[in-house]
Amino acid sequence: MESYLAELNDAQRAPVLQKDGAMIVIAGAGSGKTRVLTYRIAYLMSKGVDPFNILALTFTNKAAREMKKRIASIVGNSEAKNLWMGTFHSIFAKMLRFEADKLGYPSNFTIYDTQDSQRLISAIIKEMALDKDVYKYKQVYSRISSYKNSLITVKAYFANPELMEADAMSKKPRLGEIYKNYVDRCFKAGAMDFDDLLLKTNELLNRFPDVLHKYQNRFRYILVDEYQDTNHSQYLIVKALSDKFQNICVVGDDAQSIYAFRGANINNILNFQKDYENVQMYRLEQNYRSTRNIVNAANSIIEKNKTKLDKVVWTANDDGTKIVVNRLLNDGEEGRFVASSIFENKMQNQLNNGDFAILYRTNAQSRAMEDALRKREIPYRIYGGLSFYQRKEIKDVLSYLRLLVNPNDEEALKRVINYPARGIGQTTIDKLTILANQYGRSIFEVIENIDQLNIKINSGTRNKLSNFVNMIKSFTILNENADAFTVADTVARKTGLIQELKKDGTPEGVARIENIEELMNGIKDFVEGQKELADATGSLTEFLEDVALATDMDKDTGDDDRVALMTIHLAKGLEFPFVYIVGMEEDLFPSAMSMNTRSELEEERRLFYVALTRAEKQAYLTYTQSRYRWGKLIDAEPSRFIEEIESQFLDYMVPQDDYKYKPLIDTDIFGEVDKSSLRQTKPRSGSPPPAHKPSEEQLRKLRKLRPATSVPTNISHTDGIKLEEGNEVEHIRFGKGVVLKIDGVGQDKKAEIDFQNGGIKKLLLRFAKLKLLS
DNA sequence: TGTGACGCATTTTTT
DNA sequence: ATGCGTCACA
Repeated sequence: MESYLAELNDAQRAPVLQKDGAMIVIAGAGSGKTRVLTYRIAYLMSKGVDPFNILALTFTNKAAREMKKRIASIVGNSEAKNLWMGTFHSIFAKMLRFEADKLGYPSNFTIYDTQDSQRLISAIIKEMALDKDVYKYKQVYSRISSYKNSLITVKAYFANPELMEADAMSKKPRLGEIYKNYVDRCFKAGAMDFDDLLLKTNELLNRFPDVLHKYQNRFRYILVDEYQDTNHSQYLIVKALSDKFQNICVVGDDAQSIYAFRGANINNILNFQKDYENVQMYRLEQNYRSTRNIVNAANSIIEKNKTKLDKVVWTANDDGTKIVVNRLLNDGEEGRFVASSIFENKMQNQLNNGDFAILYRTNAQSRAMEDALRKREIPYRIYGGLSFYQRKEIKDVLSYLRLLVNPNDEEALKRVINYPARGIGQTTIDKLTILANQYGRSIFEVIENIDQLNIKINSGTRNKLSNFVNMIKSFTILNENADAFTVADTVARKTGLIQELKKDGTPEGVARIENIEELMNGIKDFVEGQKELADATGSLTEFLEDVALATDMDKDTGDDDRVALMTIHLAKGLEFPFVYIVGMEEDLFPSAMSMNTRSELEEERRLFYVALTRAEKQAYLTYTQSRYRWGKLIDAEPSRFIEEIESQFLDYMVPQDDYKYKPLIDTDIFGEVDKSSLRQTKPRSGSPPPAHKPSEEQLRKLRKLRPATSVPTNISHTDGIKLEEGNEVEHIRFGKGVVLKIDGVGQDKKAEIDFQNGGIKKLLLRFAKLKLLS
C-alpha cells in the first residue's frame, strides 16, 4: 500500500508524511513537486482522511485530471473520484452554483469570458457617450479586473477617494460609473466574469458565516499548487477556508512566478510563513529533469533577480551538451533553422516529434515556425492562440446554448439575435437596450413583455422578435428532457446556422461546418464522460461551464505525435527533451512593454527561467537580425538574457566576434536611468579604458565579466545634445522623441530620446555607453 | 436594414 | 498583414 513512498527522496518524503498543520514546499524546477502533491493526497487518504474533505487547487484542469488518475491508481478509483480537485475558477464556480441563491444569482448563471466582458464594457462606454479613445475598453476591463482581484467592489471604490482620484488623474473620472454599470449589467444578465468567480466566493464566505463553516469543515485538508501565481482574491479564499483547521499545504516556486500581469502576487508565497502558525518549510532542490548544463545555466540567470527566496537547485544528472545559440537573418530563416534542426535531431537520435517543443514569447511568432514545419512535413500542434471555443462559429453555437440555459445572458443574446440574419437590426437592439436599462430588466424580458411597454417598434419587427423568443423558449423546453448533445444538435439545425454556412460555400465555410461538427462530437463525449463522475449529470450548464473555464492545455489529447508550439506561459509545468526558445531579442523577449520597471524585467527573467528549465536534454536559443512586425521589417537585437547566461554553458553557432553585445555595468552618469537596461559593446581588440570612471563595485563586476572596450564613434548631428567623443555608441534608443544620427558603427543606427521639461524622462539605452554633456 | 470599402490599431503573457 | 469597427450608400 505505501510502497509509493519508496519512490520519493528524503526531501520529497518529508512534506508527504506531515499529515497535519501548515506547510510550504518551495519546489525548484523539475524537482518533483507534482509527485509530492500526488503522494501527499494518497498518503492522507491512506491515513483515513475522507477524500470528501480534501481540496486540491491546481493551475490547470488537466493537471488536476492527471493527478487524480495517478491517485486513483494508488488508492482506487471509487475513492479518488470524490476528491475536489481543479482550478480555483472551476472549483469555486461549482460551489457558487450550489450557493447562488444566497447572492441573488440563478444557479445556472452564465460565465462571461474575456471577450464577453470586453464587449459589454465597450457597449457601456458607448451608451454613456464617452470618448472611446480616452476610455479604451481593454484598459477599462483590466482596471476593473484588477479592482475585483483586490476585492475592491463598486462600493469600496466609491468609498476610496484615492482610487477615484487616481482614475481622474489618468483622465478617466467616470471609470467608477462604468464599473458600476458593468457590475449591474452582469448581475442583471445572471452572469459572472472570471474575476467574479473569486470575488463572489469571497463575498459568500464573508457574508454568510454558516456557509463559511460548512466549507471549512468540508475542506479539512487544503493543497494549493503553483502558489506563487495566486492573486489576492485567491489568497483570501484559501486563507478563509483553511482558517479553522490550518491543514494547509502550498507548493510553489517563487522563481517561476510569471503571472503578475494578471494580478498574481508573489508576496503570497514570500510571506506565507507569517500567515499561519508553526509553518513548516520544505525545499525541493534536486532537479531530476534537466542536464547539469541546463540547470546551472538557469541558475545563472535567476541569480540576476533581487526578489527571490534562497534556494539552490542542483542535479545529479550528466553535464549534457551546452545550450546552442544561433543567430538567423530573419524570422523565416529562424523557422527553417528550427525545423531542420528538429529534423536532424530526430534522425540522429531516433526521436519522436513529441520530444520537441518550440517556445516563444508571443503567439504571433508561431506563424514563421508553422510555415517551416509544414514545408518539412513535420507534424505540429499549436497550443493557445485563439482557442477552439473562441472561434466565431463555435461561439455562435455556444451563445445559443447559453441563451437557452439563461435567457438573461445579454452578451449571448446580442450575438445571435440577428445571426443568421432575421431582420432585427442595430436600431431595434439599441431601443431594447435602453428600455432594458430603464426597467432594470434583461433584453429578453423586455422582448417577452414588449406589448405592455411603450416602444416604437413596427409590427413586422415585433413579429420577428417574438419568433426569436419563442424559438429560444422551445429550446429551453427541449433541454428539460433531452441530453446536451440532442439539444445542441437541434439548435445548430433549427436556427439556420448550418444552412447559413452551407450557403457560403467557400473553403472557410466548409471548415466552419467541420468545426461545428467537432463541437458536437465534443458535446457527445462530454455527455458520456460525465455520466461516470460522481457529482455530474451531463447537463448543458455543466458543459458550458467546462467550456468557459477550459484552458488550452486541458483539451490536449496527447495521443498523436507532434511537435509542440506554445507560449512560454503555457509551457509552465511541462517538460520536453528538446526545447527551442525562439525570438530571443530585445523588445520581444524581454517584451518592450515589460521593461519599464525592475519588477517587470524580473518577471520577464523568471519567464526565461521557466522556458529554459522545460528542457531535459538540450536547449536552443535563437534570435534574428531582422523580423517582420506590423507588416514591416524591423531591426532586431539579441536579448540581454542570452548574455546573462554564463558563457561556459553556451555554444555559439555564429562566430563569437559577430556576437558583440555584452551587458553594461551599472553606471550613474544618467541619473534616472533604468540601469537594468544598460549595455555595452563587446571588445573587438585591445582594451582601451572605459569612457567613464567606474566605481569599485562596478570594477568588481567588470572583472568578473569581460574587460570593456570602446568603439569610437563620430557624432554627426546631435540636435543640441552633445555626446562626448570617444565614447562608445552603437545604438541608442530612448523611447519616443528626438532622433539622433550616429555614424561609425555598422549601419546607420538611431538613438531616440524622450525629453520632459528639458530633462530626460526615460532612457532606453541599447548597446551604448555614452555621456551627455548638457 | 444590410453590405462593402476604408482606416486604424494591433502584439505580451491567460483563468 | 490582418482583422475589426465605422461610415457611406443601396
